[in-house]
Parts: sequence; structure tokens; C-alpha cells
Amino acid sequence: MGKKKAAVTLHDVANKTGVSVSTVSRVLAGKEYISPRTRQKVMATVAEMNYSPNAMARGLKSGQSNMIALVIPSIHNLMFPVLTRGVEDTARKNGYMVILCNTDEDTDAEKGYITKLRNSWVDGMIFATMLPDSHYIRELRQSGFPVVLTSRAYDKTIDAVVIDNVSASYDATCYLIGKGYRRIAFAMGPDFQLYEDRFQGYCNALKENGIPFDERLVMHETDGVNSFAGLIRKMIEEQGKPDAVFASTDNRAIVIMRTLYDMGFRIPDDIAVMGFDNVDFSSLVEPPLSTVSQPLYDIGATATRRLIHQIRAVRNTGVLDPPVVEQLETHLLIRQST
Amino acid sequence: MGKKKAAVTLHDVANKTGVSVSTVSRVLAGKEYISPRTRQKVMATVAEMNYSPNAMARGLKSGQSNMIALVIPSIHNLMFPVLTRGVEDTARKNGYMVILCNTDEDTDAEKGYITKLRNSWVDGMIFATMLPDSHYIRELRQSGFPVVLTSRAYDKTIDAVVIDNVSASYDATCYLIGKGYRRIAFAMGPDFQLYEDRFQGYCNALKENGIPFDERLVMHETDGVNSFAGLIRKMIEEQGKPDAVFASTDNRAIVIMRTLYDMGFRIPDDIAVMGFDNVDFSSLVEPPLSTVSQPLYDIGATATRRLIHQIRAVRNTGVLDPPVVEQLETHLLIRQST
DNA sequence: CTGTTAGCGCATTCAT
DNA sequence: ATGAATGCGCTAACAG
Repeated sequence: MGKKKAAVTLHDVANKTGVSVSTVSRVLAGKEYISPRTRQKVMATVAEMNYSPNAMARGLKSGQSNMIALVIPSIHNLMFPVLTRGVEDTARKNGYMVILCNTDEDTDAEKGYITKLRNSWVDGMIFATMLPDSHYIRELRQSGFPVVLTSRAYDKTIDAVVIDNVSASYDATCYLIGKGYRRIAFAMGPDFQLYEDRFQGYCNALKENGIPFDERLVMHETDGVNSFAGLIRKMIEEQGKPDAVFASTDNRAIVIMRTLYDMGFRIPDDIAVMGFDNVDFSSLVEPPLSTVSQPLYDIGATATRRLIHQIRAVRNTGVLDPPVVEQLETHLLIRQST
Repeated sequence: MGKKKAAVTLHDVANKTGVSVSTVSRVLAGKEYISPRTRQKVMATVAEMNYSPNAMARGLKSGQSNMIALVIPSIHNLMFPVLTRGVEDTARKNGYMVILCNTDEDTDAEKGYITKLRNSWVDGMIFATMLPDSHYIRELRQSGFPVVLTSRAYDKTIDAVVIDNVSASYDATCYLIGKGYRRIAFAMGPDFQLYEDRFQGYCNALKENGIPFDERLVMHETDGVNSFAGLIRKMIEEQGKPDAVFASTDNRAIVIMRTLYDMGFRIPDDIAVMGFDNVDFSSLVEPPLSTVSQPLYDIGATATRRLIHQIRAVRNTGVLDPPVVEQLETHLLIRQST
């Protein structure tokens, strides 16, 4: 069989310069106690031979890869491109690269990534998935591996960056009620804590304002976001039109808006619509969507900073710092759909 | 200083089982000539100790990392989440992981990734950026490193997966003309070949249909997508309204649609709008956007397959296969904005 | 200031 | 069928 063209190594550079490998290594590491002349000569050959260090050898030696993994449901979901930029920008600024892992919210896929990556491809992992409690993630953390969660906080035993879904959702619902809407439908997501919380906030607001909760006004996603096209249609046919719809994500809100539009309703005149997330596109739809703005980029950036902090803690002290759950602020963004 | 908790190594497993490291290595590699009993014992300790191989040691030894890099302008641009899934799914199916690199179309950033990654973090790279000819990428390829381009083909000396922008754009413009639109504005992008091609197709269609080209009907992006809000406004104030607008990307089309809407125009009754790309959201805006559909997922998947093919070629024969430029089909997707 | 050496964890060749 | 020994490319400890 053939073999790959051998890359130039430290050894080659040393030979050519007429010094030892360790000298070259020192020069490259910017160590002191190197004579200017030697340094200069080495730098010259390095440039001449176009040498660049073998990262895997370096990693094997140092036990660090300077890579982190970002585990998300799917980059296809509009929440994540923004969060991902927050992660990547922060990582790069600190000398880390990021490996992207799409799980489609599949527990086995998540587990697969963990077992594959923990053993030294990556120095730490960020989980932005919404899966319920995962044994593997706890175990990772317990074994001293840096892990940061977003979108879920477990029980504060793991570092996390979150928002207060219950109160954000409560505020949004109160706003709708304040505008005079009474029959407020809710578009529920799959069975994740995240959506339970948003639903809870909605219920709390209803109760505090003396509005009876009506189970028939909550739509449960059956088969992906698009199922809401059918759900809202069915609800209106059976229950009559609601005054407003509060969707647990912008994606759901937008699908609902389109359907409402197709059915001939005007927004917000006939029915108001409120979203959650403030995904990029929410300002571009017609009418621009009122929503709960979540600092997606910042969540990514904060999670990454925390992760890198923990990576350094492990390197320096041998153990992880105690976990911290950081809560970031959301705010109600009123545009024209309410 | 402290030290990281040592991971369990082949050595540990060997010791505990009472065999040599090479035996353990063989068992794990599924080699033959191992007594069933030994195999069994080894497997037991592996499971018991929760051993997993150190990827960097393995990589150092084998010269392969089983990672590839995907270089894109920004995951934030709606073209790329879909393309990225195509890449990631295909990569994973073949045992590769992907490192995501956002360059914001900055040549230095691109160069930085190249120098950092080529030396053995990744086995190959996909460039989905639109930057003009890059010396570094050619050099990569020439040095025998697997590279695949999308969105640009250079001169067929590098593997690429592309679409025919000129003719796709030509077809779209002809469609508009066929519908009776005469004053067709064009929303031009930055100075990349890609947009030149789309512009060329637009010009060709005009000429073939005997419609004089009017420079004042082409808008040039000044400062990001949002600049088209001002540009379309200004154009209409100065030149009167066009019959239709053909935007070089969906993003631009959508910003323009919003502005038109705000100005009180109805789409497509007053002004038709045509996009390019068929980004996810184009079906969700109001009215759903007519556009040139580009097989984004497939572009990513095809590029990845080709890249992996080349990686294997290098491993087996020592050299890259001759470059292939694959052209994928686009089609006109007529929705309600025209 | 610089060279020699050992060893990171693994796969593999050579013995046995 | 299995063990011992070597080396992938690099860094760091130890000698000068």
C-alpha cells in the first residue's frame, strides 16, 4: 500500500538547522534562555520548511486537545445557529475549536457522542439538548470531566446556563391578558422540562388573573412543528377562535400564523400571536412577531466561558470547581402580532 | 500543580487481566488468533474498567484523526444550517466527526483555520465559503491534502460540488418575463463569483427577451442584508416602482418583501419578488416566496462523500484522485410571491 | 544556553 | 496464541 506524504516534524527542523529537537521545541514554545542567534536560525528553517506542529502528538503529551464539543438537537432548529456562534466565537477567542454534534434529541446518539469524545478528543462538552435527565451526563461530571448544560439545569449539581422559563412565560401571558385577551390558546411542545415550565408560567398567569384554565385551548405537538397547522385548524373548528395564541417557541408561532393567515384571519386584529425565543426570523415575518427574547448568543458565550473555566480548573487543581447555575435575563419583545 | 485524574489505559486493562498490552490491543481490534477464553477475559475487564481508547494516541500512531473540518462564512446565514446537517450526517455515518469553522468571509480567518488544522487535526476540509481564489486552498490541495469546495469551483483543479448559477438565474428571470413583468430590479450581493453568475443569468435573460438592461434597477448591497431596506426604498422613490424584484438570495428577498410591505405595496399584485436558495423560511413568510431551489442538504452530503473518498484514496494509494466537479440540479419553485 | 532521554497510549513487527 | 520491544511527534526533566 502507499503511504501519505510525511509531514515535516520537529526532528526534520532540528536536523536541518543543526540543533537538537528540544532546542527547536523551546524556541517554538517561546521559552527563555535561548541565544538570539539560535532562535533566529530555527525560526528561519521553520518558515522555510513550512513546519507546523503535529497537534495529536502535542495533545497526547499534554493531555489536552483544545477542542470542545457542542451537543445540540439540530443545527437546523433556528435556536441553535445563534447559540452556536456564541460558542464558537468564545471558544476561538480562547484557543479552542468546536466539534458540532447533532443528536436529533436521540438519547443513544447523545450517549454515542459522549463515549466517543470523552476519552481525549475534547477537553469539555456543552449540552444544549433538552433531553430529560441523562445518566451519562451526570457520570461525566462525576468523573471530573468539564460539562456545561444549557436549556436544562438538573438539580444544580452540574454547571448550567439557563433562563427562567416559568416567569418569562408568566410575564408574556400577563401581557396578553393585560391587552384584554381572554381566550388564550397555548401551543405546547414535546415532553421536556423546558416546555413544562413555559406551560406552568402560562397557567400561573391565568390563575392569578382569575381566568379559568381550559384544557381544550392547549394544543399538543404530535409530529413536528408542522403539526400545528392541523391542530390550530381543528381547534378553531371545534372551539371557535381564541383571542390569542401563545406558542412555546417562535417556530410554532410562525407555523400557526401562516395557518391563521391562510384561514383568512388577520393578525393581531382577529387573533394575536405571541412566540418564545426571538429567533432571527421572528422580526421578518408578517406581521413581525411579538415574543420572549432569549439571549441565545450570550447563552452560548457564557456556557463556553464557564466550560473553559472548568477546563482550566481541572488542569490547575486536578478537580472541577463547584457547579454554578447562571441565569440570564429574558425580556418581552412586543412587535406587531399582539 | 494538580493533575487530571488519569484515564484507564490499555496498560491498566492488561495488568488487571493478567495479559500483555498487545493482547488487549488485538482483542479490541478484533484480530484473529486469540483464544476465546482470553478474548472473553479481556472484554470483561474492558467493560468493568469502562475502558475506552485514547483517540489521540491512536491518531498519532495511525496518522488519521477521523475528523473533518467544515469551513463556512457563518452558521448564522440560513444557507448553512441545512448544508451543515448534510455534512454532519454523512460524516457520522462514515465514522467521522466535524469541526465547525465560521470565517465571516474573512480571508485571514480562513487561513488561520487552515494552518491550524491541516497538520493532523483533520483528515480533510470542506470549504463552503465564497471567498475569491485562495492561494492557501490550492496549496493544500497540491500538497496532497483532501479538500472539497462548494459554492465555487475555481478551475476544476480542486474537487467541488456546485450548481449552475448562471442558468438557474436565467431561468428564473425568464419566468418573470414570461409572467409579463418588464421592469425587473435585481438585488446584487458582494463581489463574489457566485453573485456575478447570478447577475449574468439575469442579464442574459433580459437581453434574449429584448429588454434593455437598466443599471438603475440593480441594487448593490452596501452594509449587510439589511441595507436593502434602504436601497429598495431609495430606488422606488427615484425610479418609481419596478414590476418585480429578483434577489440574489432569499435573505435579501425577504428583507425587501418586508420593506415593500411596510411601504404599502401588495405582493405580488403591485410588485413580484423572487428569491434564490430556498432557505427553510422562504415557505413561511407572507406570501410564501418563489425562489430557485438549491439542494443544500445534498450539496453538503455530496461534498462529504467526495471528501471521504479522497481521504481513503490518500490512505490507500498515497495520492489524491484527480479532481471532480459535480454539478447538482436546481429548480424553480413557484409559490405566491410572483 | 543546549543536548540527551524518557514517556504520553497505542498498533505492530518480531520473537517465541 | 501471546509477549516484548519499537516508534508515531512532541514536551519536560535532567545533564551538562
